[in-house]
Amino acid sequence: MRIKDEYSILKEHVKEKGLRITPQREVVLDAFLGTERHVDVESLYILVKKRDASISFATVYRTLKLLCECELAKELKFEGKITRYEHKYNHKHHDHLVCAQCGKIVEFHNDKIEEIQDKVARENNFKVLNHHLEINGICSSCRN
Amino acid sequence: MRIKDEYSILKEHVKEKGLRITPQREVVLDAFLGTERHVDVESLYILVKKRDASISFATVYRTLKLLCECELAKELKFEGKITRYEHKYNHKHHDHLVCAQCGKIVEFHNDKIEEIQDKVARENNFKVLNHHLEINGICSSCRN
DNA sequence: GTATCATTGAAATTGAAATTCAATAACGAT
DNA sequence: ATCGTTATTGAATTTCAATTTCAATGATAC
Repeated sequence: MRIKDEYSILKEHVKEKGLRITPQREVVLDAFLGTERHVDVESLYILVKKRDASISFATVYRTLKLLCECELAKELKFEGKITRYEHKYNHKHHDHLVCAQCGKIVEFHNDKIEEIQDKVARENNFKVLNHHLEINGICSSCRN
Repeated sequence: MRIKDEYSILKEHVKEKGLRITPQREVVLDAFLGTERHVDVESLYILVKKRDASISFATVYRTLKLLCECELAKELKFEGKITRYEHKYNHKHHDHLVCAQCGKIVEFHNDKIEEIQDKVARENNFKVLNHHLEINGICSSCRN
C-alpha cells in the first residue's frame, strides 16, 4: 500500500461523508499545504483569495473543518490567542513553546513528559483522549 | 507579618490602583470564596444574584478581573470550554485532568513534569512565564 | 458642602466562529 | 445529454462569550 498524499486523503474523507471535492476546497487545501505552519484563518483566507478572490470566509472555515476531520490539519488554541491550524499529516505529536511577545512558536517533543502524563491519567482512572501542553515565555530574540 | 486574608488582599490591590472596595465587590468576592472550585462566570453570577439580585453581569466580570490581578483567582481556559475561575490564594500550582464527558476536573501536580518543562524551555532559550497542561479524557464513572 | 472621580447596571459592542438561505453546481441514473 | 436529487457556495446574519460605553449614582478628599 503506497503512501496516500494529502489530496487523496481529503478525497477519501469527503467521499465517506457523501460529500465532494470542489475547486474551492482544492484551493483551500493547496493554500494550507503551501503555508508555513500554525496559520490562522484570517491569514489563510488572504492566501486563498490570492488564488481565487471569489472564495468566501465561510468556505475556508468549512474546509478547515474537513481537513481537521481527516487529520490533515490540527486545530491549535493557544491561551488568549485566536485559533491556528498546523499540518498534521506525517507529523508526529508535539507540544509548543510560544513567545508571549513576538508570537514565535517552537515545537518540541518529550517522551518522558508523555509518559508521566499517561501515568498520572492512569492513577486517576482517566482514559486519555488527548492533551495540550503549552509553555509561554519570552524567546531569546525578544530578550535582547 | 501575619497572613493576609483574601479580603485584605483585594482591599490592598484596589487601593494600589486608586480604586475602592464596594458592597458589590464584597458580594462577588464572598460568592467566589464560597463556591467549589472551577466556577464559570454564569454560575458565579447566579450565586451573586442570590445575595444581591441587583448586581449585574458586568460587575461580576469586572470583579473577577480584579481578583485575578491580585492573584486571588486564576482564569482557566480549557479547550473548547468557556472560561472558568479557580481559587489561587494559598493554592499551589497544579495542572488539570478534564473529563470530556461529564466535565469533571481533577487537579494534579508533578514535579518531574515541571522540571522537564523548564529544561525544554532552557534548551530553546525561552524564559518561562507560565505553562498550561491539560489532559482530556474520560473519567472512570463515565466509562461505566 | 462641594468638586472630583470611581462605580454601577443596562444596553450596546466587539470579535471569533458558526450558521442560514436562496442560488448554483455536480453527480448518478436513465 | 437530461433530469431529479443533493451537496456547495458566498453573502449576510447569528451566536456566544466577553468587554465596553454611558449616563446616573455614590463615595471620598479637601
